[in-house]
Amino acid sequence: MADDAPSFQSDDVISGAAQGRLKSFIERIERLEEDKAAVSEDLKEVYSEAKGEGFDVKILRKVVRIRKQDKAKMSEEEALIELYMSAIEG
Amino acid sequence: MADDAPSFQSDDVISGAAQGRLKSFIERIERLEEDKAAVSEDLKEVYSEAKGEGFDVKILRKVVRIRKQDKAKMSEEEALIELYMSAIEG
Amino acid sequence: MADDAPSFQSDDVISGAAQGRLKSFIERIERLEEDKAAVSEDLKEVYSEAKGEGFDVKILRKVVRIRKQDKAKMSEEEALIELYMSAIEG
Amino acid sequence: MADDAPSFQSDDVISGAAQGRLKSFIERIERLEEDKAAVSEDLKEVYSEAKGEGFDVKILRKVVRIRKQDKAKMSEEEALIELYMSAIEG
DNA sequence: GCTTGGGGCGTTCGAC
DNA sequence: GTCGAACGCCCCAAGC
Repeated sequence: MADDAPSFQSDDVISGAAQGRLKSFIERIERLEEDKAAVSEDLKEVYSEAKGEGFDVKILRKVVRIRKQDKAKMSEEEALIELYMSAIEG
Repeated sequence: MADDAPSFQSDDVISGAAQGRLKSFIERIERLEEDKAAVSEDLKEVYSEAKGEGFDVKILRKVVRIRKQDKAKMSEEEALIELYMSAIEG
Repeated sequence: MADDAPSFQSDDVISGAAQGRLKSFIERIERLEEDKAAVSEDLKEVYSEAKGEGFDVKILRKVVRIRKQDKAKMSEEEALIELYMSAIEG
Repeated sequence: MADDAPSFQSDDVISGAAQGRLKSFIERIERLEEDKAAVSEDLKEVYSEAKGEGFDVKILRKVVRIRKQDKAKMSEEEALIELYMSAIEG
């Protein structure tokens, strides 16, 4: 392990500097989790709004899911082509 | 698959306006899901960076989780206090 | 909870009858896990054999995965149609 | 390179024969994966049935896992005994 | 050893 | 409100 990456994984006293970095990491993580929760909340609202306009949420979800699968499949196919290419070049 | 909404096979034809709203909903949902995925990605990066500085990711996650529980608990308690206060004042 | 489904989830003494059923469940599970392990072993052998004939295992796996995605997507689409149908009928 | 292990990793077209073998491999793999999925499904059913009779699934899994470890350990010990035996007899 | 895939677990969402 | 099912998250193990 690099000198600037000491292990704090067990039986260590954490230095003041490490403490500061730890605090910073925790804050960044908690901020991001808040963001994520906010986005999830927005999603729920959109579904709710759609429902309020008469759309079937279940169907909506499935449509989104299928479109997601489409994209995933396309990505996989592109990755496969990449594999083929690299296999040929190798 | 065609971009437009699938046609229903009975006399329930979706109006052009409804079609537009549907499309809008789908787009908003997909945009939000992308956001969510991006945030998740950022989270992974932060954990990865922390790991690179020697912090134990598993422990880090536990700490975040515990702090979250603490906050939830405090909110509950504050709500309860509010309730008592209002009961007294009322 | 139903009378014929008592909870053995904590601080209970297990009756002789329950003991017998438990033993039976464990045996069935272990038998199935053996089967599963055997199938996994067969799979490994097939991949190994394919590799021995010059095929790229990584590509093979990806092809299988993509075909699986195809099927899953088709199933989803069929399910979506079902949903549409039921929505119309409702 | 040996005739029975041609490389498909560079600039060749896959022969009809190779194509046939490839198809065969894919089919065997997919058949085995179906088997595996079926067994997994059976396992789920058994756990579900056990749950219906009041057993705790999580604990059940742990028990199975521990027994598996025990058996592995016994096999190790038996192998060690075999080794000692052969050493003595040799 | 590092990363990628599989399995288990908890949570969340929809159905009844 | 309870139930089961689906989803994402996390851990572990195997492969490169």
